[in-house]
Amino acid sequence: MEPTKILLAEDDPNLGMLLSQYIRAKGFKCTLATDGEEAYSAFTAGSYDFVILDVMMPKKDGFSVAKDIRGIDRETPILFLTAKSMKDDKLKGFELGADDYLTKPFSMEELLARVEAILKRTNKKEETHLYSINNYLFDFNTRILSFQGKEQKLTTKESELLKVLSKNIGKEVDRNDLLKAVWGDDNYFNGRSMDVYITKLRKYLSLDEKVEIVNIHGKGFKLTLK
Amino acid sequence: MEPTKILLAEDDPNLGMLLSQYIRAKGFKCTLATDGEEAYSAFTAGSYDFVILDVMMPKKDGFSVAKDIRGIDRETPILFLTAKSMKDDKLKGFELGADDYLTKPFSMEELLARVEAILKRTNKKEETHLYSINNYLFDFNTRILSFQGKEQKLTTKESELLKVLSKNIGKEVDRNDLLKAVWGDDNYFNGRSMDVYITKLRKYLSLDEKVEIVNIHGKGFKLTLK
DNA sequence: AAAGGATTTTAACTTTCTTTAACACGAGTA
DNA sequence: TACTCGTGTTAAAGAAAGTTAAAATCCTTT
Repeated sequence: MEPTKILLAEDDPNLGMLLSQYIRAKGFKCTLATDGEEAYSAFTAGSYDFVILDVMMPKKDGFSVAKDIRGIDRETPILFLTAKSMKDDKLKGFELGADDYLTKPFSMEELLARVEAILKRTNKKEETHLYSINNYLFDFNTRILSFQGKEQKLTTKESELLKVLSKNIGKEVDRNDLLKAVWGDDNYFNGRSMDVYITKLRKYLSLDEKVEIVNIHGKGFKLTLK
Repeated sequence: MEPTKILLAEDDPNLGMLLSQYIRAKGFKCTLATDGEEAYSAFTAGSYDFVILDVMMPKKDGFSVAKDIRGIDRETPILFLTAKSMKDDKLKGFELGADDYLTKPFSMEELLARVEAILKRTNKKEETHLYSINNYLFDFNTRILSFQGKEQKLTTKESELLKVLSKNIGKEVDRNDLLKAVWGDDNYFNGRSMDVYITKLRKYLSLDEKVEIVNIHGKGFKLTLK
């Protein structure tokens, strides 16, 4: 996969160089524009995956650059760099489709964290990761399944399987769909492996009488509440 | 439909204003509270569809606000905003009925995506598949047929067949329709298989004198109450 | 690179569910 | 009446899923 291309518009030459080099050091391609007009023409000329705009820039401020970019592109994520002094009324500018903002001063790691968070989210939409299964609570992030204070740490496969089932409480999940979602392949042997995991999940979920994984013979499984 | 009302509690004025305006820009109504006490009184005063709580707030932290809210309302979704430094053990606080949490820093888009995912998930409640057949009660979800406390667990085919018949109590169900509904195909062999299941269902339903599956020769079956 | 532990897969055996087969019977029809 | 067809019933065969333990793989640490 080719590297993500980032367009950075920042008029302060010191900060601009510093940030662009840092971004490059982290494995992205980065183009630096030093004013708003330059930023917009760079955007139209090349194809970028991400845009970082300083709000206050000569010739064309960050908001109007964003507005123009949104005129031709509704997708590419835009992140604003704002001064702390910014007034509320200016914040309304975000309504034109910004994805995030960062208040100066900020650390470079912080900037990168935001960029990566947004990229991650826009590439594949992030899902909620907390599932309530009657009296159980399942946190997909920490992979902890808890019931009245008792915690059970799940393995990767266990939690991926439980996630898909939890998303479909009361609804049948096709056996092959389940296999493709968790194993990526619905062959016979993965199926047997899944059956082993179903047994394990049932054991974990046995503390709550009302929670049950039922099998639909020849079809799939269903997580259901009495 | 009127817009979803969101209560946002965030003590950082910059972030608070920004988020609330972003939320409004996305078509929600949003009230901003700047500390925990204000958040709780706002919640009791108005009727909100969603609550977003910063965990660390002056006067009353997010957890205790959530606890108090849950004291009077078990339904309304709650989402926590947590600091990155927060340890897993602190996450235990979530068992008091949070629907999700988001770790700072996050993008605004991410916040919105979570809110929408939770709303989608909580709005559709599991439909009950409960059928009453005179003194029998049949739960299609759990596949349990009960009669005066006695429970009989049904198999997939048994329960699918009984479901169709239960939906049509007193009405004749055409043999071929029944086959297509349960087996997907009304060939001769499936028909014989169905006859075997009819026998089984009759056995299960024999505890109640008034319940009967009658055959209409050459046509189909009918579940009737005497 | 090897050890040790955790995780996942494979394997073997068991149980449950579904279909098939065989035979019985009674309703509708020639 | 007798004959056929549709259904009733039971048992056995076959297929899917449940369970447990061992083997293989993957990860982390040294």
